[in-house]
Amino acid sequence: MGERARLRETAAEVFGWSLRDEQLDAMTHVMAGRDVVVVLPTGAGKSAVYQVPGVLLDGLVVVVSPLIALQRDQVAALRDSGAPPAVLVNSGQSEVDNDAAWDAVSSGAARYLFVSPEQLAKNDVLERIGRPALFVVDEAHCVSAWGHDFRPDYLRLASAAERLGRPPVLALTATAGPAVREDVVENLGMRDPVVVTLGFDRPNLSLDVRMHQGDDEKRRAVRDWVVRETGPGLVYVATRKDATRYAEELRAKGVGAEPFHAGMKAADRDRVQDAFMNGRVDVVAATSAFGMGIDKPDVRFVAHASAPGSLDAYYQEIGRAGRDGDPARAVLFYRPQDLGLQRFLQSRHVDRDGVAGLAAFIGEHPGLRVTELARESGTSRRRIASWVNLLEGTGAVEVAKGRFRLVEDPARAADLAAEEAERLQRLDKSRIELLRAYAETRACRRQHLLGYFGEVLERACGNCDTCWSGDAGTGVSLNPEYPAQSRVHHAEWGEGTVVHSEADRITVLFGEVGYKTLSLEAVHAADLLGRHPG
DNA sequence: CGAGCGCAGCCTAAGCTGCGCTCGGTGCTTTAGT
Repeated sequence: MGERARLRETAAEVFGWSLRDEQLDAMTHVMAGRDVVVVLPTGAGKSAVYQVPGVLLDGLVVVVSPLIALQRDQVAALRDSGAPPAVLVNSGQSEVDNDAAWDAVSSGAARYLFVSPEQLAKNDVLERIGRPALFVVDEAHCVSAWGHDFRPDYLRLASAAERLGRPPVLALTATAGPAVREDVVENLGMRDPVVVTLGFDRPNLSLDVRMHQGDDEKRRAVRDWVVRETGPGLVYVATRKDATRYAEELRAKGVGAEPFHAGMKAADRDRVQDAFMNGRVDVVAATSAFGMGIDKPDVRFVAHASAPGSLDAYYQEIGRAGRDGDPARAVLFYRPQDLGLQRFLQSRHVDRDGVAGLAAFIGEHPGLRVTELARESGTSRRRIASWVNLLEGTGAVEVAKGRFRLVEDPARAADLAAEEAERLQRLDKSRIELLRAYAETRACRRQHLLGYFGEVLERACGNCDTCWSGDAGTGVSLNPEYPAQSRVHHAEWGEGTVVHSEADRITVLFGEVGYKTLSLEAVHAADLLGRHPG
């Protein structure tokens, strides 16, 4: 029996599924031992890509997942199917349960193990896992979104996979434009990965941006709009305080609204989420804490009362509307001043002395691991992990089997790390500018958004505000001279990839300086850009 | 970076303006103290 037929039969017999071509393609590559990146929308069956091979592979499937709640959902789903046993190990579980899970792993009874990236930072965890058959990173955009600061252990996963005998790596996500995808591939140390993806376009989702000047005026507009809209819907806000405030104000106007943010008690969060899922709450006013793992088909609108920090985040959040394919609305209530908060939230405060001290310490004590470095230097593990990530990213520090070695002069290493931090900061800033470009463009919003994700929409979409108003015209965002995804060279900024092109301007992602928008007039006048073949 | 708050200053009294200060998002893990 061929591999495809075997996978198809297993999917049908064990899970009762009939697979779509993309799933089958990805699984075939997984079975052949290739590294694979899968970008499929929520609900398209991403999890199947490891679940089905897990039945057939000879060995454990390790699944790295960012939230314990998601891990529990996955384990429950596997237990409900005819799949072999799945277990999870984490700090929220009793010692007895963790021990039982490890017993199941070592006896070979468990075939799927779910863990957070933080678990894989621990020596004994890696030793107990041994030599798995497959290493899966679910919600892999977290590597790029969180690894650089918030959860530095995401950037240590490549090292963890090495220590597990470097099994094939499978990265799964719903949203990843070319830039995020490259970041994920590089930081997971993926080797010549196969990329399996479906188109990003969601034609049933209308796109709309409302420009506002004053804060009060914008708040009023958001409230009035939500009150008239039919739910279920989400209102994304930038602060916890606003989540509470909007929920209260909407309730005062008769909308069944509840807040959701990470500062709430776990029980309250669960209650709000369940109520929204079951239709007892119509609108949730939430920070970015709400959404991962939410798969509610009939969400009719996603309103942004404040701008998010990137187009990736924006697309992820509006992608929670209209999954049933019926018309749904995404509206961004935009004030340029709101970007200030995002600028603050994304600012990287690198402790230069701290990094220099760590570099010197690694120089004097080669061969230590992250946990040991943290203990010996008396600095928090998270800090050490993020500093080590910076140093490793510059090549000033090398890692083998989780042990670090300095290959530069300590002072030079600190300089390199500071430069790297500045480079990352420029990238963050430019991401915010790209969100501004989306909000302020007069061209078709969908062409703009899809262009950012590396897709070319031939004609203006007809389902966004610029199309409705007639500003978009037709075909304005196609520029034959510099099509999206073409490689260019700039004398000052180096190599770049065109992410978006309009009639009179193009936006380019440069590795060193981030996103830049250039007017074609200036490009031509000063002969700024050289094009690259291929 | 910008919003919101408290407070001083105004200059003849009740409320406005301007200054300086603080705060702002995502989760896992582990540990000290009930």
